[in-house]
Amino acid sequence: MVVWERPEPPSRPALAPLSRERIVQAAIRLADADGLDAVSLRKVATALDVGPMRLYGYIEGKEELLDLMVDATHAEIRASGEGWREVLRSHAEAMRRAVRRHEWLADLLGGRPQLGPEALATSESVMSGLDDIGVDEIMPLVSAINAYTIGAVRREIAERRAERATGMDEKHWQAELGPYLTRSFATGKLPALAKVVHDAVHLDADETFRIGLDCLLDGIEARISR
Amino acid sequence: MVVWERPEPPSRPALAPLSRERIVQAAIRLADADGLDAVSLRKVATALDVGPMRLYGYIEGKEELLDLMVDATHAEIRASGEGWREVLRSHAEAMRRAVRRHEWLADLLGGRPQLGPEALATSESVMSGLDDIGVDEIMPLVSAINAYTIGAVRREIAERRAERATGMDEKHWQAELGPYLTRSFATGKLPALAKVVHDAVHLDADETFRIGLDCLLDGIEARISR
DNA sequence: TATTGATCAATACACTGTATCGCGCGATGC
DNA sequence: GCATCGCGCGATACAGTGTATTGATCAATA
Repeated sequence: MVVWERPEPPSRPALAPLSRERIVQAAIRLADADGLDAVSLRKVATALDVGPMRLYGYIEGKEELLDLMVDATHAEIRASGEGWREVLRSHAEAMRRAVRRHEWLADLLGGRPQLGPEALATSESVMSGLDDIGVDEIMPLVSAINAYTIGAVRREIAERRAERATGMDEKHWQAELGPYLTRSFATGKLPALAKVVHDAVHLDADETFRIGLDCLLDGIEARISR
Repeated sequence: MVVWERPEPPSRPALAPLSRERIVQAAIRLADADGLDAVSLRKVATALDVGPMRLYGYIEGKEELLDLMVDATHAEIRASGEGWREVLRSHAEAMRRAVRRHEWLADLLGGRPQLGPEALATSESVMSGLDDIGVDEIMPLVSAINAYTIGAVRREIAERRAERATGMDEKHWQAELGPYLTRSFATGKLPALAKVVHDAVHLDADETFRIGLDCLLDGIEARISR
């Protein structure tokens, strides 16, 4: 075809200039939609209409991208309220909300030290509400709240994923895992576990989370008012 | 070279027959030595003098291998002692010890529901020591201990890795992260955080873990004796 | 003994993160 | 205004991943 009648390439919408911000947002969108496995430098790049190598001008590697993603979501995690108890509780709940919005966070949180600006701001929002705790006590107690929350949401998300995976084809649960557990219990070697599973009421995720958090906060209260 | 004078292939040492057990042990050795990234089906296979596809006769994919690895290490996690408090504490500490032996566990624990035989046995060892807690309270409280422990060791390992990474070339910390944090604090936007970091005593990992665990156990005590 | 069936190794494929290389374009010096 | 330089960017390349498929080999069976 001659040039004259060959159509020009479809005018791309100006291809907004790249930025760390845009890269991270694209990565987060991918992760929100299809999980962490769906985040590859190539997919992020194509989502931005760009070659993969282009990203290396903004980040040094994939690890850095993941760090940036985590830090970005820390913007959604802020403590609020009056008094140490409300502050710690609101922090834990904000964290849980963020993870429920971005399930992939469960795989990343706690995985490496968070020192980005938003993560620091999150810490500040916690620390600044804890004047009523002795300065030497603050760190271990905040660490405890963080540890509990991260562990709790991790398990929560893990269960949610498992349910989703076997809920789509519920056969799998009913045809394999259910009977497997039944057989395991039938051996009689797990009496205490079987008793709990059968006899105890099954609490939902909200209650389970709240109970553990209340216990931890009560223990903290006992410690700082000692 | 003619067949007659061509040497026979070196008689391999009988090539012990494969088994799920041997595969998992090989994978764990790799992970212990070089981290989870070093565990690829190909590397596991070559460690066993075997082609990669051979493994698929014993496992359905890599995910299953990881599940088996986690379950195998659960054999090292057993609760002991008398009374709910000792049982829960020993469980948490056994878990922590196991993770410190197998750092890669920090990346896997809590990541998906554990229903393998060893994991169930671990649960049984906990549940069977909790007769003094009402059956309906057991699950959420054990979940809380698990959540705290998983979150705590995760952060602990993360810090250890970070220290190791920047300790080998300590320059990086002293040349980049240190000054970066100093500058962050110098902005004056993180007064509470800066105060804690500067003024508070720095506890070691053991103490930090114990304090949080004690708080949680105290809170549990208050709850079940209510 | 011939055929079938299972077993297992090799090949192949799509995909990953990243190093390298060379082109083309924009800014700079005359 | 023009030539040159430098450098950012895109394409290519490579080693590695998990896994589907294929093809051969060998044992058991008809």
